[in-house]
Amino acid sequence: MSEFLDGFKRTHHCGALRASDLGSEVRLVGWVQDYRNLGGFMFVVIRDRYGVTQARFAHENEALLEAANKLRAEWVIGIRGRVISRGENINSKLPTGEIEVDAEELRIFNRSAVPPFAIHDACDASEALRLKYRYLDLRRPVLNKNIVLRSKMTQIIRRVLEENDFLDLETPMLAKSTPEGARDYLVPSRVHPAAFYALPQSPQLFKQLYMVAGLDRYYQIARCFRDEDLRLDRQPEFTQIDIEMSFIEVDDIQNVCEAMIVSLFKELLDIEIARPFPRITWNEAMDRYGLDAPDTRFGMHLQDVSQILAGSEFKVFSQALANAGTVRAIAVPATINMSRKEIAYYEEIAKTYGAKGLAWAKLQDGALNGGISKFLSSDESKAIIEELALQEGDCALFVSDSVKIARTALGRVRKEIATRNELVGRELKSAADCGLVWVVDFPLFEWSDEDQRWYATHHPFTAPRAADWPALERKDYAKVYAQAYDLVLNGIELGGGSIRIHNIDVQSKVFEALGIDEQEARAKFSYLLDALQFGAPPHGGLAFGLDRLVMLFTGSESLRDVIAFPKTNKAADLMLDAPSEVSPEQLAELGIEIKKST
RNA sequence: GGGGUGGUAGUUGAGUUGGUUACAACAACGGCCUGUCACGCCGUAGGUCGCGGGUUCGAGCCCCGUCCGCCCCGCCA
Repeated sequence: MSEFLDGFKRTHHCGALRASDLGSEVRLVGWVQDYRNLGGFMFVVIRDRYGVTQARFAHENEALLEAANKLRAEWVIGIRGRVISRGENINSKLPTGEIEVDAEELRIFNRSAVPPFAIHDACDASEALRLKYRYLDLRRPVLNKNIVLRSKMTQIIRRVLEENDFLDLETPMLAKSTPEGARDYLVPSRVHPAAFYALPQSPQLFKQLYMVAGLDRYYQIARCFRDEDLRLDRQPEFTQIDIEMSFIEVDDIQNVCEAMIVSLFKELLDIEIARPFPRITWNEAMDRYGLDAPDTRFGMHLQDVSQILAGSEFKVFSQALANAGTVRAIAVPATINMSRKEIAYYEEIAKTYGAKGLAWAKLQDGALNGGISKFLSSDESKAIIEELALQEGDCALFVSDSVKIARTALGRVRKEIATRNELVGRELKSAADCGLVWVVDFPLFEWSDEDQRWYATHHPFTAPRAADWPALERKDYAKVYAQAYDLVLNGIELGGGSIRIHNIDVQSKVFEALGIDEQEARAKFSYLLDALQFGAPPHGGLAFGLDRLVMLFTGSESLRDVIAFPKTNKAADLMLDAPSEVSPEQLAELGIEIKKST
């Protein structure tokens, strides 16, 4: 029996057979998913990426039956046979459902060692083991489908962008380390013993240079690298859908992106999304949701009750207010379980994000009861009931702290209440499940107490709003807002972008705000500063996280489920055993010596 | 950098107060079974309890160190 294809070409995909194929002769190739000898018959389920089909080996052909008896999981086989229907006997959960092939010929293309774990969607093997044998894990239908959807997604993105005259342009992977932002992955080179390339954190500056080069309307599905700690939704190596356009304003970029996103929803999920997407300012998002990536699918908005509690005798409140802090509150409907145990759970969430506690009170028999109610005057209670529009049984939650902490902590609690009580889910089944919103008008700068300096909220090349130029001139940095925008889906940032600075004077002022002096600016960004002097057009763009988009579209819990070969928490590849040590010769060539750590 | 949690057969887990030969299910291997799809029945084989050290007459269990997986905070312009 040949182990090579030897003329045995498949005529059909597994799982693609239909009732209309009944009686016809077919050839299928695939992996043995399951096999069973029963009553003298051999039943073998064959799997490929389209689904599964069951092959039956009848006892009339003894040699064939004997060969089929020896088949084991994950062997690569081919079947020639006739399509018969035994629908009543085949598990309807399988995609192919009702079709069975009566085998007349069996080809074994390759045998398989006993797999280290059973390859099916209910597989309970540890992720570490599955990562080591990633190519087997990827055979599981669920992961296989994620990767297929990823491919379909990039196809649609390319099509929509090319229809809109965008050019697919590449940018270097061996680039230059940048001072701001994430830690860089550095790359040494034999030719430059004391110098390093950096892998790009994003193609940001290159795409701007394409604009200066007159190649307006750029896109790239670009790999990016950041040497920071990982999360469930963060990998050190990830993919951006990177877009840049010239002679446009914020609306133009949003329009293109909306068209792209609408196509993705329509073609991949059959969901009609209305345009334009809602807009919310950053200030409004922070005030109502506490987060710059708001989940707009449900209410429970944050409210500022500082005014009401300005004279409060409750020390926690009065102290926070005395220190330029605030008291923020949300009203949790009575339908949600807010037992003391539950409140304690949410308090832990609040504490995680820096709050000292989570105060509460419930409306019972028309008055605030329990929790901190005894510290409130009757006027204060009344005003809070009114302000939060509390209904009987509702629970008010309060965080008092600095504005930053109060908003974040309560915003996270709000989100957790919704998740925990299944007010919202992860699956995107209809337009109502898709809380899309543009967050606009970000502050251009953020003050860092720790470093006692301003940082760029997005990046140092983001343009301020024209109206805020005077504030930038007079160095009133807190008042400068950016022409920047993020697209958020269900509380997850899909991507963000901005109009860039195309004027060298504005760029200098921004560098000045960031404490980057002219010498440093020249050392780090001379090419950009040069380019800005040679007729840079007004331009701007945006970048989406492709991995996160696939994660949301497939309802995956982890970014690792939508990246074919992902890294672990420590940024290791368990399959490659990377990173790994290199030979002394390699190091010597690079002029690198490894310090033995103590 | 910090907090939490886990590592026992190929896999997933149990393992009491530190005490005889470390247990179960699934998988594997052999046999039986004429329609199964979580098939069923009988049998066989399978272990450096992550690694190193310590305490003890005796350690999977207690102590110290270390490596690795997972979740989170910081970090991620």
